[in-house]
Amino acid sequence: MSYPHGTIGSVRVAVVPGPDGSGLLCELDDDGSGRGSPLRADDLGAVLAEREDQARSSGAEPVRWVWANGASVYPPLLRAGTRVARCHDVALTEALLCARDQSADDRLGWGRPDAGEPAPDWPAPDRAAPDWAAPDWPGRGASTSAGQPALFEPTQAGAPAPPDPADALDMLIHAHKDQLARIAADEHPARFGLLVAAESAGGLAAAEMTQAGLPWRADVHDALLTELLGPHPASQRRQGRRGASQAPPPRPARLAELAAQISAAFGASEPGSGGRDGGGQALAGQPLAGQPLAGHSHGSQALAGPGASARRPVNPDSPAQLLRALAADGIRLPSTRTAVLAGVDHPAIAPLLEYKELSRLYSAFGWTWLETWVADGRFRSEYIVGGVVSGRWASRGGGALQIPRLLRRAVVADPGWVLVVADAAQLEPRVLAALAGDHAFAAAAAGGDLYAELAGAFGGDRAKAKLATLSAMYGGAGGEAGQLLAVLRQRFPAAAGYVEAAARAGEEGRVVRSVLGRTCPPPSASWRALTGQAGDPEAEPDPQAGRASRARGRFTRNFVVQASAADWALVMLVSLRTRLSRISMANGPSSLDDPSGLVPSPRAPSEMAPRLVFFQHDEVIVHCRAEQADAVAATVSSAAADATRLVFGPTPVTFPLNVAVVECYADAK
DNA sequence: ACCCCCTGCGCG
DNA sequence: AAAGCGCGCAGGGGGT
Repeated sequence: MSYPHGTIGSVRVAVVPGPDGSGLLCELDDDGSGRGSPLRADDLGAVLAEREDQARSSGAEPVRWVWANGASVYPPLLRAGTRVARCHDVALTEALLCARDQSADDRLGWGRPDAGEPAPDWPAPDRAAPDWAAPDWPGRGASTSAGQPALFEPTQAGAPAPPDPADALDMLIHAHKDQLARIAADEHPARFGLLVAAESAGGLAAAEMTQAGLPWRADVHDALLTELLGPHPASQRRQGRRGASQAPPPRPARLAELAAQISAAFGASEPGSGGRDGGGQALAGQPLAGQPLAGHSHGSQALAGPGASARRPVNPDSPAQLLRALAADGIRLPSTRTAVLAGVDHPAIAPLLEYKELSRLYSAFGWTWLETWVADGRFRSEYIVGGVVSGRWASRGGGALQIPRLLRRAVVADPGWVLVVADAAQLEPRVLAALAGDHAFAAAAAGGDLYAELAGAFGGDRAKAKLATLSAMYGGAGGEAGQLLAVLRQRFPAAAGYVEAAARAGEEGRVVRSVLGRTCPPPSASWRALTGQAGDPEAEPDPQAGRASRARGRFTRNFVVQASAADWALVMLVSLRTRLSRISMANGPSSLDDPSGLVPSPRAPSEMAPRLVFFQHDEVIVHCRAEQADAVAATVSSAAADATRLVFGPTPVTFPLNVAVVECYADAK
């Protein structure tokens, strides 16, 4: 397997997969042009692995593989045992560039120092880049051609490939070359280049995390469900019902019990199968009698026996039915949200609140979820890099980023392994402090508890300091928040000014960018029409317009903070990924992985290496051998320091991590 | 039978 | 004066 060797150092090689594990490769010149003629590889994974291995053993910089869409290219390589250190993901990059370029005319100065943007007055960042982020962009002129082939659209993962891989390679090389120029033409090419590199590396991390899976103990999960809900309904019945798949499975025992109590509290009979009167009455009446009704004085008509005025049973899963039933008892509510129900005095409320909590667990993370998403002791979901406009990741399948805290009990390390759980403490307010260059605010963010440090400005009340800060970042001003916000504005004018400038930009229809240059979406056509920004001068004083305008202001206000926090977290994640791969190489394949003493081929990657297994906005989990826990914990902290330096440069603001080494996720924190 | 929107709630 | 931000997923309910 020979491959033409170019310069040692930062080399870009375009890659297009072909049929049956084959592929086409072409080394690229510094300006992105193809160098020489393409090489066809029968076993693409082997060629990539060989080249990765070469770089590792020689200490040279690894190749940056340029491919159209890592989400489709990389998983097959992973399955074949090939991991790569770095890449340029044309699809992810195109999404970043499109967001920037389609809004270029609307930006109107946000991000330029002369436009009133608060700017940090500490020294300019020193952004010595690590190897995955080497700013090897050519300093070429700008060509801002938009409109790439659909092949590279991030949403087109399954798009039909061009018939000829050679054509695909040409398109790839052209698109990449164009992207290099557009990146170089950014207002802040180094920062934007860092974002591109980090986003691309995030694509690698995402695919690797899907492959690894989150350790998940189905038996622990099942026991928890059984304890709270009763036995698994499907395993109860199962006796001969023809067409058994037709009927929905019966509610678990505890949910059925609560549903009966709720219906009974509304004076309805039980819908149960055993006949409307007999069994239903007994079932409905009995638990209610035993239910402590302390504090409920409303019960007179609600307690009317089921036989008396046989109301229809109320389905607690139906907000509409609940509202009707409550109205029939003289209680009119705007919604059936838990917060609304909590203040209501009615005998159905207590069982209803319990029902809602358990029913959510059952429907979202019950036995069906377990059977669907957990296999071989792993929960595997797909991560969507940049799936949120702010740059946060989204997930597809299993609600991976919404796992109830309760179920963290089921996330347990393998025997001999541990979970290193690390989350960034108070990330968003610290990001605001670093962004805004507010000396007083940044001084507070230099300590371990930002809100406690701010409390002095709020009469020593930490809770008030927290509420004020959150209101500034989210745009809330209800209740007490308005006053607290005024205090914050007075004591920390630059911090408040930063988010308020972002809010103003949004209200006026402009776009804003994160610290690394991720751009928020422009307003929709309907928004512009509504707010009179569409060129219609006689702006009608539509109250809708004001609301829409302020809603967008809250969005952009939050975007600058949330997206910059996502920048930091993403850089932290990919730095951690790189550092972990070094640990696994240093510590030893020979000592840990390979009792035979043979150097393992990159195609048979270490089973013992630390693995990133979870990433949730500001939190990561690494699954590693117990004896590596200390090294991994230190590595996470180093990665956080990398992120702070690369994203914000020198800053007094600290970004502390809570790091826990545990066997069970629930024991972290 | 299928699709779409709404409500509600889990996470950050 | 009033308004907090971003997602994914399940179930209900109406429409086709």
